[in-house]
Amino acid sequence: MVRASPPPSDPAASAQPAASLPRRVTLKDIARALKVSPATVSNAYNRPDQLSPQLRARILETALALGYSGPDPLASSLRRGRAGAIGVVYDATLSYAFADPAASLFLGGLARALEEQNLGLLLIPSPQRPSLQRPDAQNARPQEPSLRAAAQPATGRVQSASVDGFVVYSASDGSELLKAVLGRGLPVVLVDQSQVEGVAYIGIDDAGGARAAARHLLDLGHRQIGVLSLEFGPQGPDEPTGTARGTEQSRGTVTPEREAQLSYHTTAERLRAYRGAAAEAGATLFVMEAQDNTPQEAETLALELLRTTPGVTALLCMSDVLAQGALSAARKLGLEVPGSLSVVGFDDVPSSAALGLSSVHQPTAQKGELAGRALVELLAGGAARELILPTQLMVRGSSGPVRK
Amino acid sequence: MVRASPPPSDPAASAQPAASLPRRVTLKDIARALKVSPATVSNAYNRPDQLSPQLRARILETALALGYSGPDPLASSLRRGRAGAIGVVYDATLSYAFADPAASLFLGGLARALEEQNLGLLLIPSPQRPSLQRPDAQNARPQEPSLRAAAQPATGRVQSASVDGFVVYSASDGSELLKAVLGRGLPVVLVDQSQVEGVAYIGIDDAGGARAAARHLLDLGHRQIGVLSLEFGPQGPDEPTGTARGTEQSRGTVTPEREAQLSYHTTAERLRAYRGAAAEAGATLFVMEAQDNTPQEAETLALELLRTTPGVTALLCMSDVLAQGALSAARKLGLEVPGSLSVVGFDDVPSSAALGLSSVHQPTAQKGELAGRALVELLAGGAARELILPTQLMVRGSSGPVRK
DNA sequence: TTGTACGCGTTATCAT
DNA sequence: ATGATAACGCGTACAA
Repeated sequence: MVRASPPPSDPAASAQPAASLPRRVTLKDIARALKVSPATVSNAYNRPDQLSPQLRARILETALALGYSGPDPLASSLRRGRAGAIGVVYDATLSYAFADPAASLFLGGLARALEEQNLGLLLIPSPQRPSLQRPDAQNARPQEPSLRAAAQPATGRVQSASVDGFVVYSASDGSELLKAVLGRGLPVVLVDQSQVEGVAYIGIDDAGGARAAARHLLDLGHRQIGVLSLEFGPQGPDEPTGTARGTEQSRGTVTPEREAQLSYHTTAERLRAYRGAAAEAGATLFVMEAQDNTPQEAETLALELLRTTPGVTALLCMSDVLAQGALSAARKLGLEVPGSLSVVGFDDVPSSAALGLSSVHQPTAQKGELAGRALVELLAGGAARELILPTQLMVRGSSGPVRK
Repeated sequence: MVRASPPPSDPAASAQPAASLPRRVTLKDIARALKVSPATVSNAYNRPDQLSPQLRARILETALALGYSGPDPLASSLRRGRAGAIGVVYDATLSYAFADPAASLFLGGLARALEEQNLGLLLIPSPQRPSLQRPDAQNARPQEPSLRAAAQPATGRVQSASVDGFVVYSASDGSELLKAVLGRGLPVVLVDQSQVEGVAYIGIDDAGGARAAARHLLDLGHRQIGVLSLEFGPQGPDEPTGTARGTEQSRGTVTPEREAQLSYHTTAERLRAYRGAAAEAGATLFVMEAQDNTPQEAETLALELLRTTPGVTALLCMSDVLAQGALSAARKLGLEVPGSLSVVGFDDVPSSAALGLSSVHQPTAQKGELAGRALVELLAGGAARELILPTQLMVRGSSGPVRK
């Protein structure tokens, strides 16, 4: 039934016995059908001015008739040497990225910059991290990291992504994904993470923003402040974080061991700034690490913190998502905000204005747009630049003077 | 220090006059360098069991030395016949998609289903619609739609996307983009829009949800209800919506002409359900069309509606984003919610719970996940199915009995 | 307009 | 077992 080889192709006799196999129609097929050169058919699609309108019309017509929907993008990309898309890698699952409004906003800005250039955005799936299932003993088995890494799904998708460049968003220090990206040798823009020598970078003034947030609360008189922190480091199967996680007694409470693993640049910067400001004012910080950047997680942590440490009068949250969870916790406890509890977030996502949440604003969408532009420049042969965007504290109704 | 070009490596005669141009190293280069066949090098990457470990090690090693980062994804995809990614088209700009939490959630679910299969997600840029600039006379010039369409950037990206299938999300009826997608002849899953015969479909019970929302307000005694509607139809340059938009006197107010252009399935379904429920109860609806699904737009519309129609005691909003804008408007007017104004949204995005917004819940992320699975099934040769997911009214604090 | 070499690998099929 | 040969995937660009 399957006729793999091309038909004898005796043009005179029209040897095609029947519409044999459902092989995909290609450009050549329609060229053959019209007895023109493949080049002409190609031109019909890509350089209409290179052939007579009537020939072009005939070509398009028979293409339609034969069910040919234009040149294969893959083949075309291969020949042209450009994939027409850029890859985005995020050091967490994609589903996670989309759940975070700030990440979404960033992607939106990025998309805007790219759609101007008619570039597609290829989201590269990250390894699923088994964050929800607790790491049982099985995971402990060594995996000869050297060779396995080369063929691992984690980095594998990076290596097999048909893209012209990458944007890496908030990868942890020493991330395998990042290494894989750098290994591809394509233009790269790094965003919201540790810089790498010679690689384009877009970031924000994390320290400044965090300091402003902390000082704001300190100025209001708060001296016992809880911190709802973003993750310290990745928890993926590849990453050696097992131990600290195993020994934690109280969920979320930060042990020195855990703090030693601080490998997310953003988290580290903000935490350091919080600490610095608190130290200046002689205030005490109670740090809880949220395993996930979700309101649920934050609510749980806030409830626990407020239960175990009643002296806390304010919460510094490293994201608005966490802050929203903190607000929920306050409501559940019947704590007035800001009367009995002040809450300050970070990111200033759109819904925070409606919630009256005090927060550190960062130009999230613009950051994405700039990252896109930076990559486009790189693609055009431009030089790698680095850019730090400002942050700004937005004081709203969720923070007020300490009232004891 | 950096040796970009492969070393001369003249084994025999070395016809290469010099390390001429910084040509990319290819699989063949490293095959040549080791005097093995390209096939062997390929195997080193893809079928490690097909060659001796030591040979493989040597290959990987010299690959590293020559700066070869593995088989070109494009070439590999071409040969294998699968792109390893699926395309998502959304009938609005991508930046817009990301600004909508519901869309983001959907994409997140989709991404999850795809990352399980190690498929990438290629976001296809839509044409920028000049929504913000008002459509001036220039746009009126005819563009010989027939031929232009074939090469238009709008549909162009669809035709040139290297993907194995598509997910089309909320395209308007008669969307050019949708036609282009269908024209590709690849597996397609349609989501939240009008169905197409024989094409897989995932949707929600829009009518049921909208009806429940409307009845809820009606049961509470409201009889003059404002509706903050999503867009009726696309406003892109290609779409013939100019006239109605031109003649609108009062921003957002819906004219019969405009309503005749109702081409978004979701909007149409919800509106019809609102209308049906209102008619049953003898209530009056005041419909405003939001050009954009943003809180700002909604706030503006709500302010205007409440100003011009003081009898309105409740607002039915077709999205939570719009509802959040309505809440802002209420706050600005000093209207108590739900005392003086009830607000009900649609989607039940995560932040709505924190806001205490009554809303129609839909399993947004799950919808995305199911769409992904459906597409994966299609890719595997499965049959096209259709699926309608349920919605559920979540009554929270933003809706209450009418109080006059 | 057209011939045709080339882009870069992959996957049978063969040979040792 | 191991490795090589060669056809093939689908267009595109440049010379003719």
